[in-house]
Amino acid sequence: MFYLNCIDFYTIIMQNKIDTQEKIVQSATELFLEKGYDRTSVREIASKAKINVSLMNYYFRSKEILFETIINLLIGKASGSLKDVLDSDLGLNEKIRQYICKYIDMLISNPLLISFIVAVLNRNPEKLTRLKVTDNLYNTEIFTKQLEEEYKKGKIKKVNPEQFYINMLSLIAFPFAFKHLINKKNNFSQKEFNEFIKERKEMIYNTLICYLKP
Amino acid sequence: MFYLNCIDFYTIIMQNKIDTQEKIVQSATELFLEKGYDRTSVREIASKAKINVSLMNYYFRSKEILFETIINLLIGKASGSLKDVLDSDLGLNEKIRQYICKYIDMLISNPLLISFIVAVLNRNPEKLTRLKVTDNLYNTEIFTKQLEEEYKKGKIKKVNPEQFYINMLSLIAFPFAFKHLINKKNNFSQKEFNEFIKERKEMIYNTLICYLKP
DNA sequence: ATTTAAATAAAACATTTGTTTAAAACAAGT
DNA sequence: ACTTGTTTTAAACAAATGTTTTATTTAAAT
Repeated sequence: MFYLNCIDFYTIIMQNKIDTQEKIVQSATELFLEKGYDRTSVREIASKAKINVSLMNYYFRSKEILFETIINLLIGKASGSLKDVLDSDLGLNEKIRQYICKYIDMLISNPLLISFIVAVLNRNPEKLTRLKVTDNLYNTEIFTKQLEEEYKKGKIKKVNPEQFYINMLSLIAFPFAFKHLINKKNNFSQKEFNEFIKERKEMIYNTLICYLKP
Repeated sequence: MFYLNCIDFYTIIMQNKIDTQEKIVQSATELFLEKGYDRTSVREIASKAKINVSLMNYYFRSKEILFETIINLLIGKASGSLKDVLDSDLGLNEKIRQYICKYIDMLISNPLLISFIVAVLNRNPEKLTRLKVTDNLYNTEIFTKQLEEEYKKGKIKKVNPEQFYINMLSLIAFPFAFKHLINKKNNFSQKEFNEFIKERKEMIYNTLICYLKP
């Protein structure tokens, strides 16, 4: 097959353009997650992506902008479907169960994400708090209403919804931020850590539901 | 009073020597807590401490060593009395109550500590995990035994002590790592955040105790 | 085939970094 | 008064940083 039709040809060309840009994002994402913004140099990104240093400034205008792009991508990908669960019309118990399960599964797939977010949150709070995508990370409007209505129905104890949501988030997310310490102390391998985390799904659920009982 | 006796004189001299060293630690601690290791330059430390740049290398041999010194100091100060509570012979409920209370009070006094620890933990896990002082931060030997014995006595449900301790730690510490997001979302002032946190003392206690009930 | 615009590369730029060197200031002991 | 050792200062160093400039290659359009 020696002939390429127009579309294939265009695709190949575009492929290259997108490739470099994509490669930059890909490499930079890994490095930012692993080592953070400050310890990652643009030369390191370029080297990992096998491109010239100046291409980073050609596609993204600065390291800072590249970073912001990646923050958005990372949080967007991770948090979208979680928000959906939280805002769904599932019953309270089932919603909590699914939220915990999905959140933990996501964090097992992205074990560095929580520490990354905490780092960004401390380095430049505004950078994260002004993002629309951050809304997915912590917005309890609908969940709050649900908790209040369940209380009115006498199904659960009176509870501060904000506190309750933070409890849920804490129980889910914190172990990932403390991962190294947990692993060191218990001599966990990566695999064992994941097992430890999966064990938590039910425990967290029980802890939360038990507290809600009237 | 024009005369100073030997001891006073010696004190004054020493005071100066200690002062510079102390001033370096003091300034560096604040900066490391606020901005982290990488974004804090030795010139900034020197400028804040009002000393010459090279004095940092004179007293501590490198920025890295100064940093390790400060990590030790920070964690040591903060965690010692907490470990005492956890290892004391208080009854389970009272111990949990006091641990939560003391821990939260400490973190209110050191609101940047958790994020600092998480940052170090990700930057160089070994640096933290090899420190003796880290033991105070996460050692559950005695607490584990207590939980097991209470279970044998039929006082509490069967529970994985490691998981339970992590739950306690998560509920206490995580909100401090997410502080900026919590404040932004709820329009909290610094003061309101502290109120929010104090509210948690009882809630965390109830959450944990409720889960333990047989 | 020539022109035009986009993509890549190499080199240079100006700062900033942690650290070292060499000299000065200082206090104490002889 | 002189020497000794300690503390402080100023200057310099080499390496690394993010970014820009300039030149070259590449592909598409005329």
